[in-house]
Amino acid sequence: MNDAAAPSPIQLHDTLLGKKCALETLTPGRVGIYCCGPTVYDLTHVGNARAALVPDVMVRFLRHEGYEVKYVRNITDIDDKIIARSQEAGVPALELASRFADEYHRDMADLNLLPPDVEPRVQDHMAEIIVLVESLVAKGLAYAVQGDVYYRVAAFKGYGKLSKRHLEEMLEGAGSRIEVDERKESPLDFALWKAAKPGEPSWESPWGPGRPGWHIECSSMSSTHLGDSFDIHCGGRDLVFPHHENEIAQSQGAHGDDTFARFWVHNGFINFAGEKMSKSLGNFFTTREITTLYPPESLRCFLLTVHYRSGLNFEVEVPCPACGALLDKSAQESGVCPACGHQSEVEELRRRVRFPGLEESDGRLAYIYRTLRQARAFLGTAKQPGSEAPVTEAIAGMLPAFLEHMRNDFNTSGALGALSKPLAEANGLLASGKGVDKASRYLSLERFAADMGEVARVLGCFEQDPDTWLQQRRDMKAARLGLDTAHVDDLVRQRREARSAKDWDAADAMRAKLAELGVGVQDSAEDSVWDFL
RNA sequence: GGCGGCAUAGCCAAGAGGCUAAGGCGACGGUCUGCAAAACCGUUAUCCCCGGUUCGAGUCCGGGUGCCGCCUCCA
Repeated sequence: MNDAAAPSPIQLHDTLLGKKCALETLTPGRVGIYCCGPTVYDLTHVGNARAALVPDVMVRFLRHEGYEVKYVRNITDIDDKIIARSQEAGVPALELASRFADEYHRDMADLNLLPPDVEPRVQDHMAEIIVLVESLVAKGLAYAVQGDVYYRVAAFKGYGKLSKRHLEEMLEGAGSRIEVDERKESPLDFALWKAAKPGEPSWESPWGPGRPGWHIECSSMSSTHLGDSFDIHCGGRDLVFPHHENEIAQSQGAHGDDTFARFWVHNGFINFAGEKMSKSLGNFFTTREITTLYPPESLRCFLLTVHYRSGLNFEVEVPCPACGALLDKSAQESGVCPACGHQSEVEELRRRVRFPGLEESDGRLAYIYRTLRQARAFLGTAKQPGSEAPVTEAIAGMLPAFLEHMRNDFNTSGALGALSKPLAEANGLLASGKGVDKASRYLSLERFAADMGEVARVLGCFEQDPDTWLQQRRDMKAARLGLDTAHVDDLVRQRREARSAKDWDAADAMRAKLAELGVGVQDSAEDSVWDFL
């Protein structure tokens, strides 16, 4: 027994209680997680990616800790926006939804997200949804009006407990911003079932042809796949009200006050240039746009540099394609560079956007992959020691510190920070064996590589082959900057020759020339390799 | 107007009362190098303001100030 080393329990912040609590699951050793997935009417934006990444890391970590996890993430394939978009495009709604669900899967796979264990779609749960609505009607919690069914908010006493709102106050504000439907008993009542309008997809129901309201699907699908009660419910902060509040009203209304999600987990927003992401403001980026410019894993890492409950700001720099001057907001909109007068197309500007914060993560990731590559190369060639020897301090402490941060409400920011010292120590050991016992050096690097593997599985980062990833990174950057890599290779070769002839002046001139292209050369005894400065 | 959140170094960001306030980026100094780069080492903060609780507060309470989010589809 070693009490001092006993790990802390996993702490998880619950929105309902507004504080961190020890995670106690319904069934010991098992966890059921439901995540509100995307409404598939277009390519997903980075906010969607973050909302899916948060439970992904949770699932990975809980599995690492020995839990048997059942992870359910739905796809909303029936919705007003999908219908509107399908009518614009002249494509059947479900077909459009199916197409963007495929695109979503591609984005999530690019970001190394594990597929959920179950990915229910609304269209496959009509029977369950109708049964749920019927039971709410039977309990007096819902009423039908002309083919619609509404939830009777006033009849559910706990309404507002998740979002900390009071019925009276909400009633005062109601109607000022939303048009009130006169058929509803109260402006706060929300639709469980909507009667079909002409041209809309619809399903038969006891109230006539129609389709489910937005909130009922999650109540229905979560209980179908996880039971009336389950452990963790995730989603973006903005879903707290009304979506999750309504889910509680529906699920607890139907199944009892002591049912439904035991923990509510909500992730913070992503901002671009300090403003909430919004299409109308033009500071909106899809996941695809970013993963076309940068390695997807760099985006994944960047999203993990901040605690999931905090907001995350993407700094955005838009350089003028002609002179490189940074364009301010008005210049971005007009496309006219104030410095050189160059006129740019919006699309051209978007292809050249830079995200300094993301680039920092990208560079950090490159450092980690380089370290891993060297460590593996060393372990592949060095002789395995025959004797035991102590592992150096920082490396020995890495994994416990990492896991401790993860236990503390999935603090990926702190967890990432715990890797810094060990990384530096590993690089030190790789650079020189000076002052370190040979066996210690080998065993420390061996431990480092093994523990980084474990860290990688939990974070879903650093899992790729270092050479492949570094090559991909360099290629993407070259493409982004419009750099001719063949030309660079050529210059490097010429410089190599000058060096062999000890023509230092020529070599230095080459270095300067490469630097102008943004490229740096690294010389070693055997070779000269280049990378971006 | 109601509710909620946040305010830590030039920038980003951990830190749920108690050793010298993690870490990253940047900057500066150093080791290494033909010169560099990479890598490593070192330097770079008393935590928005005021008051309170406490032996002790960045961490708790009250009051200010400033940002932000939700209250309408939204991750």
